[in-house]
Amino acid sequence: MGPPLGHRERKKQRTREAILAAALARFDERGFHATTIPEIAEAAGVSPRTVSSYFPAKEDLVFPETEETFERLASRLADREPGETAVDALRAWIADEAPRWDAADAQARIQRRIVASEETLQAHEQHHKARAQRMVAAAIADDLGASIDDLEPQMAAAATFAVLEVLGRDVEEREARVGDVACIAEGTVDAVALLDRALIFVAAGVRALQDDPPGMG
Amino acid sequence: MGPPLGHRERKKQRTREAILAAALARFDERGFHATTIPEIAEAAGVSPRTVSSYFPAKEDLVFPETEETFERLASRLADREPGETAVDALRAWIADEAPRWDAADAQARIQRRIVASEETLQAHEQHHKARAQRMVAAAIADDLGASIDDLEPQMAAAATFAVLEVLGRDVEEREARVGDVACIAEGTVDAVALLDRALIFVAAGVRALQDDPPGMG
DNA sequence: CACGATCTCTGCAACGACTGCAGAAATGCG
DNA sequence: CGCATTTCTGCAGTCGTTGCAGAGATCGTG
Repeated sequence: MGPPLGHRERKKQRTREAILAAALARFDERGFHATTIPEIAEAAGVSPRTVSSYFPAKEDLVFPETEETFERLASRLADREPGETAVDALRAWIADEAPRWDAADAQARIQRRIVASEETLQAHEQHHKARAQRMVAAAIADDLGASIDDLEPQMAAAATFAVLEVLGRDVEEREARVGDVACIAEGTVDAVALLDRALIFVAAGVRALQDDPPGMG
Repeated sequence: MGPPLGHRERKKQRTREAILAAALARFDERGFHATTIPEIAEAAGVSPRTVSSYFPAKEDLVFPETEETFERLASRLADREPGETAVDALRAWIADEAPRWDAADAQARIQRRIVASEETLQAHEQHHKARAQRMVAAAIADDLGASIDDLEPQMAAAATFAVLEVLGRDVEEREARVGDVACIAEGTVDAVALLDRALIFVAAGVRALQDDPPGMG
């Protein structure tokens, strides 16, 4: 399936992960801002220039696979069959991605902690979320036969993403509260169930708006 | 009402506005990233060090009164009387702020154009919006007697803010489409009316969620 | 294995944003 | 006018980021 992994590709992957591991460790220990690129480079055994080459921006070290994640969402939305709604695609995507957000994943836990500690990173994350939200809004607009600029798809997408916000915070809190990994895994919320609950909200809202068209004046 | 404006304060205000005007002009002409602090300083007739002193971060030149705007929202939410809901306070705030967002304001138009042209600035704006949204969610949670971590206030706030998104885009589009200021002013959407429409969505959604409590398992 | 072709890593130099500091300049007050 | 306070400025330094060119590693091939 995958491309033939030569010695070269393998080494690149190892280097990338070494840089990432070194960066996350320092970020978690000393903070994002207080950690310098040369520090990370030394810890990873490469030159500073190489770090900047692998990760064009320092923030990319905190969101290493955001791009791929959103590309998966875009694919799901684009490749859905005629009968499949945008929400179906979103549900499938969430079901696929949920394991990655699991609090039991140490990497993910550290990342959430780092993001929570720096305004810059929160801004970055908000931007990523907004991008995904726009994609979903466009797909919902398509389902509804509406324009992307209409109120319904915008609010539906916004409300839907609010649930992901809650989901993320939930994971964070549970992580902060307990240290026992087993306990964490046991209490993990069902992301899809939460999404379905969000959709009750969205469906009712959209229906109400459609039953009560805007007054003319 | 205000503090006694001496010669000193007055001059500071003038300097601040000179820097801001110079910055906005260059940003609009050459782009945010391509414009350097020294350029702005020279155009404003001050030293680069002074620019950094007035505006600690370059982005602050694009969002000069965001802080005050959100403080006004926070005040409205905090100071509401027992009978006044969070939504009432939000409506009052929007009614107050709407003139500032009017497309007829050249300053606001330029700002929106600049923000639209740079990812960094969009990220910043998203972060600001997210902060405001959290404030509103907390106030709505208070109204509902719910926790800030519950689903309902989160989604209500998210859906409510989606309408502001639409509002902003609407202003942007109208600005792009026509150049005639009179035409713009005439077509300005009624922000409060749009908010009330959003609240139809939110109210129906919240009601649906309350009528259909989460299943236990 | 050897060898050229290709790709990667590295050091260098430069630019721009940002900051702390100390002296110069301006302002307010008696 | 003379003094205290505030503001502005230039300087030096750190850090992130980028372009470039040469050193080094890897690859495919003979």
